[in-house]
Amino acid sequence: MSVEAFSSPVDELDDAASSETDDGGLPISRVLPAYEQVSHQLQELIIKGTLTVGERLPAEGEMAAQFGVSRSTIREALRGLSSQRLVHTKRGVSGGTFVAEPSSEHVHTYLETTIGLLSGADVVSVDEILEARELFEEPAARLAAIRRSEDDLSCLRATLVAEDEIDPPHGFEGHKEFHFAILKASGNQLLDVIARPVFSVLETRFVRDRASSGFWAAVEADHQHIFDAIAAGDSEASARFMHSHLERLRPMYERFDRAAQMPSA
Amino acid sequence: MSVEAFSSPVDELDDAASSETDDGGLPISRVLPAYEQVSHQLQELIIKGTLTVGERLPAEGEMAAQFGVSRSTIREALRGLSSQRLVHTKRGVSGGTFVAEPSSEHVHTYLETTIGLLSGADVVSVDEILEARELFEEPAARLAAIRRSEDDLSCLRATLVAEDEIDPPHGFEGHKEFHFAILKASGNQLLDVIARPVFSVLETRFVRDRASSGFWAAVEADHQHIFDAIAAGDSEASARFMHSHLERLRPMYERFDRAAQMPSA
DNA sequence: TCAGGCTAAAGGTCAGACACTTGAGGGTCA
DNA sequence: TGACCCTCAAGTGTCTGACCTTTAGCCTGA
Repeated sequence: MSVEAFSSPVDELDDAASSETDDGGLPISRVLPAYEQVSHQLQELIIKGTLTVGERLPAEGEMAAQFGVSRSTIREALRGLSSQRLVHTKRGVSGGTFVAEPSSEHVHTYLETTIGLLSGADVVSVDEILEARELFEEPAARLAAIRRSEDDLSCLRATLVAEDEIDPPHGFEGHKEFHFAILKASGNQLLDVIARPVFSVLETRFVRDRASSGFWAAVEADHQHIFDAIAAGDSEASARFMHSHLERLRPMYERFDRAAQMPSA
Repeated sequence: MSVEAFSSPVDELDDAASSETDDGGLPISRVLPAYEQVSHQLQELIIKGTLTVGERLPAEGEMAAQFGVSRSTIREALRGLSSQRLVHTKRGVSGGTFVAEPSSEHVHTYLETTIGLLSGADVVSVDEILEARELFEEPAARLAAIRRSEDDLSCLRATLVAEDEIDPPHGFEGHKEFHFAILKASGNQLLDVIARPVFSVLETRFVRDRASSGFWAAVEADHQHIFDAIAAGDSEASARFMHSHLERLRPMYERFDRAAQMPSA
């Protein structure tokens, strides 16, 4: 990028100044802080592709001069962008701020946090999360049966636990890994990215290692059925077994949810 | 919260100092910048619920004293949190930094941006997005047929366009509103939150208003069928019509995708 | 040849000052 | 008495300028 890409200075006489109306109708101040304006402009450049992945932004001091603000303001803008994983920063002589490579890992982290908060604030209910999970994982199992590679199969097999070594902690980790492996085997990364955090939220918020080992044994048996169907390439059976597996799990989540809601009992 | 909740000062002699190994095996510096440590600590308090929604954090100056860092460092930490919508800030005498209420609107914005970037960087393909969309919207149509309220129905009806007023811009807006209304009528907010950005990305990246008005007329006819099925409470027909609707749209997205990939032609 | 030190560029941190925003309280005037 | 305005104080927003720390590359000397 030529450095001139963002020489637009910050507000000065902000055109759209004060006294607009919010949806509530109340007049609100519309003069955005400088750091937000800078942040928005940079974000725009990144989203539009003017700044390409891996590209280095000018040094903080240079940007400050170009935007006509102080270095602290630039830094505050960059902190916002970097917490959204749009840029990352390196120190040292070869350092600087670079446009980050989008990664599904970050999306997972963000979604897990956010869905956790939404559920904690009762914006979404456990039932909605459970339902969404079924909506995601059943098709995932169906697709996995059709598309799984040999690699996927061995990953899946590795998450199955022999009956004699079932114990709650292993059961829990195995449970998690098994479901993640299916999502991966579905061959749809977007589905994977979206469904994983939904699963994670359920596990970390409602279960952890609170279930009995008899329960985990039943879970393992379910997994084995699903695995067999996927290995056989039987998509309908995979989806069906996944469905009944999730139905078996549902009461547990709901029980822990109720328990969490009335700690008085 | 008592102000003491986060009196843990920042690193000084960071225990886990330098020379750990990344997954690549290269030694990396593990001394996190102070603003990140502060940010992490605050984030932790918010996620764990120690800081409750709407609660006011201490003034920047106070936090600086408590964490043993400067005010600028605190501000950089807060910028990160506020760009994740975990907190928001108000100026003036009654101002301060407040724990934000989680809102599905923000998730939508974030996901749209991120999925857009993932698709722009070819981390996920159009096919994957299209497939995910089918996976989300078919069940949404099915659920909508079962759960739609009278309110949902009138919202849906409002997005349908009479045949004689079809024109591309209206067609496009109507298209969008129709699909959003179905997601809402599905009664599952999590599904809504997740599926909306998937749809938005497809529209903004690949279509906008580039299709013919004859095309939009066909789209409108599809919408009418889906609407009728939902109004009749016929879940299977709803899903089936949604399926064929999406199949009709698919070649268009794929065409625009190819066109975008070889601008030489 | 290689170890070790020097250097410069860039981000990280700090202290302090001042500007701007906003709610509240008090005072003035019709 | 009531409407309006002024001022004040608390907080965030912004700037300046300095110094620290990290890091890669270069240079020097054994």
